[in-house]
Amino acid sequence: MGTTPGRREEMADDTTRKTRDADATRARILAAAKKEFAKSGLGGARVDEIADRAKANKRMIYHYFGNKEDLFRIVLEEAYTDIRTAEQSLELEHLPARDALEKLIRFTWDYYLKNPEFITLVNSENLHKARHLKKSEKIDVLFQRFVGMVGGLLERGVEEGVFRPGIDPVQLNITIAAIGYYYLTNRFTGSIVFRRDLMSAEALEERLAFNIETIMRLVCIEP
Amino acid sequence: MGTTPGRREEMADDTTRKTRDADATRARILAAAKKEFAKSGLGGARVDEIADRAKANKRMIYHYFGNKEDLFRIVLEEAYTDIRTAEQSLELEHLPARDALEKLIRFTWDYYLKNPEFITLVNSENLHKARHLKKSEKIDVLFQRFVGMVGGLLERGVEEGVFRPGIDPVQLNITIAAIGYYYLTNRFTGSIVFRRDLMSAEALEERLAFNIETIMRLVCIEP
DNA sequence: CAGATAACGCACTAACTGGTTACTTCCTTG
DNA sequence: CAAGGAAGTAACCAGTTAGTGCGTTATCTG
Repeated sequence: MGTTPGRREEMADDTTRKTRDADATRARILAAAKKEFAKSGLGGARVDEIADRAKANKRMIYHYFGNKEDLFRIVLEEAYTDIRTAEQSLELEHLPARDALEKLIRFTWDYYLKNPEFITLVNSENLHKARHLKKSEKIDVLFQRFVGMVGGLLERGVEEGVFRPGIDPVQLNITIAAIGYYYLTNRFTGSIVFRRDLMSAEALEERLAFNIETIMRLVCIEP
Repeated sequence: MGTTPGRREEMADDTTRKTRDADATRARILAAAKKEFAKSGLGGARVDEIADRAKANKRMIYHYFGNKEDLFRIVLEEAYTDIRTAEQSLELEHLPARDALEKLIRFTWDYYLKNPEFITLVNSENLHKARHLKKSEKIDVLFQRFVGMVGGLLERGVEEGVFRPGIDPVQLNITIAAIGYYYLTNRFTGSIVFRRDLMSAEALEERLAFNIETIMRLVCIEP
């Protein structure tokens, strides 16, 4: 989107950023918005705060994105595109079904762990009954391909004789996401009510192992 | 909490509510706050809206609860107390371990389904890094008992020869909650990206069955 | 019935918030 | 190099928001 013809300096240091650069400003706003929305939700996020974080003038936000809600929608679309793109580069097709499934579980977990904003954005969108996602088109294709991939993986596993037949790929997808997502999104209340640090290195490792076991027992014939 | 001595009318119709009743007003505010916080989150919730919903003067909110954040904390404490209390009345001790486990899974699912505010409140609290729950004392006991219950159930199942040994009750708790909670909290975005109505009667039934299968395969020796 | 106490309501404010107006500065292109 | 358009800015606005000061009215107690 928006490729401004010429650009000159690439100072590697943004203290000396004085030249005008529409793309860069737009990108900084988007990154700042992602952080702010993730931190405070759509309702709690402040447009002024986004402008400050982005080191851009507030007017620029309205110039590039129209309004707060549209900005949120675009941030959300970007987040979904990111995770699905990363997923595609896993190339699970070239692995034995069991290994591919485990790789998918690990990937999902690692992605949530390294991109905590993703979870918060999705939560915020669901609080608003997905009214922004409804307006988005580009999402559809992304997910069709994803469900297809997991469906193919399941079929392949059945052919290989290692997976149980008849498992719904959508239910499996949801479950793989759920056991990681829930643990991480509720890590704050969880750490209090269960009286243990859910985010220590050991705890995280333990949880990932538990998740793999959960899914393997669900899907495989011989766990 | 504040038992006002005498009360007179119990008109069953609140159009003619003119008499003063501190407890009733307090309760109405609390109920209204629960709805509003659940609907819009802590940041998005409006104190004026809560007052309107409760048919109480805004001044009363500050009189009884101090400020918005404290009100939120009390709403949250109430929500946690509710679910854990309901859980205790399940009396799982009197059932064979397998049946007890299935009953717990069903209960968790049904509770989330019938009390969607619970999920939204917990999400909101986690967005704020559980800073309200940290201030709360009464929560601790509640959960200790709960984890103990599931731990006991697991031990019993091992003795009965139906459960695998060595399962961490906390991980199991989290997993049982996760597979229901995630599905329901993300039902809006989920219905879009998976192109199916996740909330239809059949879909809900199917999901519950899938969840039971998931946990049984995880815990039982012979699924 | 008198006086105290607590419930309740109105009207206000200081700070904030999303969004805009009107303007300046820079860069590209004919 | 002139000029037009795009990038960028500061000050501002109208509506909103959490929180209060203070007066009124009902209810309980002695």
